[in-house]
Amino acid sequence: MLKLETIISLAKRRGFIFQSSEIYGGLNGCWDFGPLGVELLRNLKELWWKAMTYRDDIEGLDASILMHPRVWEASGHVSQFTDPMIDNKVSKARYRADNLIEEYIERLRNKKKDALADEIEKKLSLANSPADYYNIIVEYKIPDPVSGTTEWTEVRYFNLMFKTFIGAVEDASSVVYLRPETAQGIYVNFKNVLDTSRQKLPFGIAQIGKAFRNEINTKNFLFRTREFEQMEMQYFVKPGSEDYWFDYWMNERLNWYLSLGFKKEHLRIKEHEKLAHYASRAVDIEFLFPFGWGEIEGIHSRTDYDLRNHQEYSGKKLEYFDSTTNERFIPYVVETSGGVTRTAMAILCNAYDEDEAPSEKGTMERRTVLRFNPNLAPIKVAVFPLVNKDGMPELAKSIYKNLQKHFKSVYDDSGAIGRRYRRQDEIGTPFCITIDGQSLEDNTVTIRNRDTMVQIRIDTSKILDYLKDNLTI
RNA sequence: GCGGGAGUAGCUCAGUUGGUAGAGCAUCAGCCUUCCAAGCUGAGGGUCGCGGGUUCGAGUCCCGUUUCCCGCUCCA
Repeated sequence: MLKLETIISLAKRRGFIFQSSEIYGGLNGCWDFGPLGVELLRNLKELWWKAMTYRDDIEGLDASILMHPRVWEASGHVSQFTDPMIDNKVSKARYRADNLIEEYIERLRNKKKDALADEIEKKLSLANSPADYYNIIVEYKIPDPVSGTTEWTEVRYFNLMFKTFIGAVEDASSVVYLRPETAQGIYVNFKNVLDTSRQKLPFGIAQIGKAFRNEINTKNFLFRTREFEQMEMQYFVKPGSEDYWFDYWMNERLNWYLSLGFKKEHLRIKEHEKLAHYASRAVDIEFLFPFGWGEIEGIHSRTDYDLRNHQEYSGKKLEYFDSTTNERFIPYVVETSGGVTRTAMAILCNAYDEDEAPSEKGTMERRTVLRFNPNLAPIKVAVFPLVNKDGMPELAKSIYKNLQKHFKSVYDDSGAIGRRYRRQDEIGTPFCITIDGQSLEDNTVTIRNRDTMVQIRIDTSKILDYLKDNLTI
């Protein structure tokens, strides 16, 4: 069973991922991508960008991280992204106050005390301040499920949006938020893109960018972090066709992950039982991480919730006019929201493998290999002279220099040939080219396949074609 | 946020009743090497997570703090 620590250790050792501000002791839940990690990340984003925007019906966008504060009122983040938290003084357990009350209501119903349950439920529905929640908990002596006591702290609001200030004065009027999702940058630009792109419904807008959530707890390496990157596409459709497009994008996105080399048995679709305030249907594409199943992408049917709210809050019409039917309406949205950071981590877990390779003694030795899809691999090709003499390094270097113009390549002449293959296996380089004695005579080289360790011999003039046949980026 | 575990070289770890820090691998230089790591020689690299305290003296004992892992809780 693959351990997360194995991945973290390899990622550090080979320069994929470092802890943020490591020399200062690290910063909770923040990570940096090193030389190989950034290549992996860029490849992932490039493949997504091509899959999403190299088609007729999707346009790209890159919106700013800081947005008008009213955006987050319209989206519901100011009210909904705020959790009322309460601590029990005896058990030290922490709860969301509304969840605590809801659970209590449910227990009352199980005991057939429906009248009391209804009464509390009505008050809960009206609650919109920390004091409201606190008063309900005190008034009805709601106990801590753990300790059974009613020794509670006050209710405190915990907003998951990072706050900062625009300009020199740090007061309420200058507050702005770091965006907690990239989607709103697309919605507020819906009209701009529609007006300038000559698109007709259905069409989508795709964006890759950072988002920030001030999570109470970070955990599981890159899985739950406060700063993360999303790759999102909002697909605008005619109301009534959202179910069709939901299924279409769910299949499309699942197949994309399969095309990246994700094992079928490590992916699943998980239907949401509890829907968010904006959604009429939602599924997660989940990956089986070492710590269990976790979401790497969400497909959400968001109705016209966002555009309608932005239209109301901004006072600007965000309707679409269908000239074939002369109808005017606010489009519905089907969203595909993928986590770049999480998927990068899933790719590392999915690619990690240990198998056996023959040693020069003829025995089988264990090897560590990252079986990346070649397009995702940070380094595409490594070039080695079999030995450092007889003109092999010169020929190898000239081949390497030429390949470097087209693909991320490395040159390595240090140590035995087997050791050099293993170095590349461990970082997932799909192809290794070796220049040997025969190369000097007939201008051929061997190309070794990372997964099978099988070599083929081809003419030096065919190397680039071979690589281009096996790589799309 | 709660509970448990851990933090010593880039990685994996050792370090005795408290006495000025080690190994293997990795890295670098050189040698050897004609296809799958763990051959040879040499070198660099650690204020032992950080901050206090006890002590003549702390990697080791005490307190605080931080980071990571595991389990809960949480995850509009």
